[in-house]
Amino acid sequence: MGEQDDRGLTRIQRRNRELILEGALTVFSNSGFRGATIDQIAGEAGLSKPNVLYYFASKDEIHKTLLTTLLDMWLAPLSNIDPEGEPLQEVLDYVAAKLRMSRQYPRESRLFAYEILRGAPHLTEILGGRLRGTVEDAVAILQDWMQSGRLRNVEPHHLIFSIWSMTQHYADFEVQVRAVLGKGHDPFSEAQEFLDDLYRRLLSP
Amino acid sequence: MGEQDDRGLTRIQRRNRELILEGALTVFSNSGFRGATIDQIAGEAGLSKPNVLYYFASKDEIHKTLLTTLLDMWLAPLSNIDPEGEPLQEVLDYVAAKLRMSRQYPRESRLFAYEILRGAPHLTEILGGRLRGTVEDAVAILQDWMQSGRLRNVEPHHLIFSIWSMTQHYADFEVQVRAVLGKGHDPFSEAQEFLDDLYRRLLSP
DNA sequence: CCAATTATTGACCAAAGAGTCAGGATCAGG
DNA sequence: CCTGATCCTGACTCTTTGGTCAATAATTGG
Repeated sequence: MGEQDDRGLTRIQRRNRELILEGALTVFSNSGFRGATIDQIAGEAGLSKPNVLYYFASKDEIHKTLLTTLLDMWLAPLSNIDPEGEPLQEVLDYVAAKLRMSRQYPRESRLFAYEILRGAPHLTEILGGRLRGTVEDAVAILQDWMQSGRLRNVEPHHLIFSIWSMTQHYADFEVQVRAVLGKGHDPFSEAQEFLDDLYRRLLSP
Repeated sequence: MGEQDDRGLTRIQRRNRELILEGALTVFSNSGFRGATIDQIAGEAGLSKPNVLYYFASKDEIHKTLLTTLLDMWLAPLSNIDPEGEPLQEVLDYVAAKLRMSRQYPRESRLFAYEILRGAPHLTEILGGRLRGTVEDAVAILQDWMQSGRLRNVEPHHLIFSIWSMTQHYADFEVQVRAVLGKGHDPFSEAQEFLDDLYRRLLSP
């Protein structure tokens, strides 16, 4: 996980804050904010409850720290779309990157899913601010590609929503996906194939 | 909402159970199971907490009743796919129906989203049972259409997942969608257009 | 090796929240 | 208008849980 403002933190502080955030990610992503208890987080981190509260003032602060710390990493792929790249391939790469993240970081996906479901009390400024900005940048690139006829014309915001929803679906609703598919399936690699085909069809000019 | 086993219930019982379930739907869909309190539900229903517990033995029972009561309604559109219909149109109708439900019943959508995120403790049997069965029926129809060349060949399970995820996204993550789009948008009608185009492209033989 | 700082914890506290219950209010049928 | 059944609630209990704190243990730098 990506803490880097180690300014003035002791070795122990760095290690324990990391342990706590790591444990909290597991607990919050399983139970949501209200469902999680500091005791569970402490247990997951291998620390005592008062010790957890020695490093973070409150449950809320742990949660907020997690969200803001992870948001950059979560949004990174969207900023990686290269305006100079081959349009279709850039989009397909983005889709693949998002799907890989759902497979590799399902806890992060669920953490954000819970938060947004709740109405995103800890993210409201960010949603209308940084997130929106990042999306607009990507939208501008997409629009440019579409206007120059190198990508088929579709509404770019909803294109992005579709990518988010379909890729994250495999992390957030994994229980359902697996239950419906039954055994002997690899949801993620099947999804990769499906999505590649889908966006190729949708976006080929 | 759809309670129908009114057998032997007095008028008052019917009315109050309905009030409670209605209030509980609002509260659970906003806060999730753990975040919801019986007091909030009582408040929403205009009843006292003990009175709520006079009609339902526990918070858990309210929740379980809600889920099982609403599941049928939620799944209905999938069973409405007509094997005799025009394949592409049938799928497009299903997509439209699901999107309409997201717009009209966002609370239901979020209720299920929360439950599945949690790992679906109240739905496990159903997921692998009734839901899976319903999906398999639809899959069979789709496969038939695809084999006879009336619909383009894609993996039908993932086709269904894609419909679920994209349509429910607009209900479950509405905060995010609105924040990203900004004012002056009608997410749902834009989505309708986008999805119609998408599935037409994907599935036209 | 010795302070001073940092880290840790057992034992608390207070609030919230699920669920109970005895008794009072209301209502429906006669 | 009476009575038994249904309905409702104030006041309660018990558990969980977020958070505090004083005392103890480790660590670190001089």
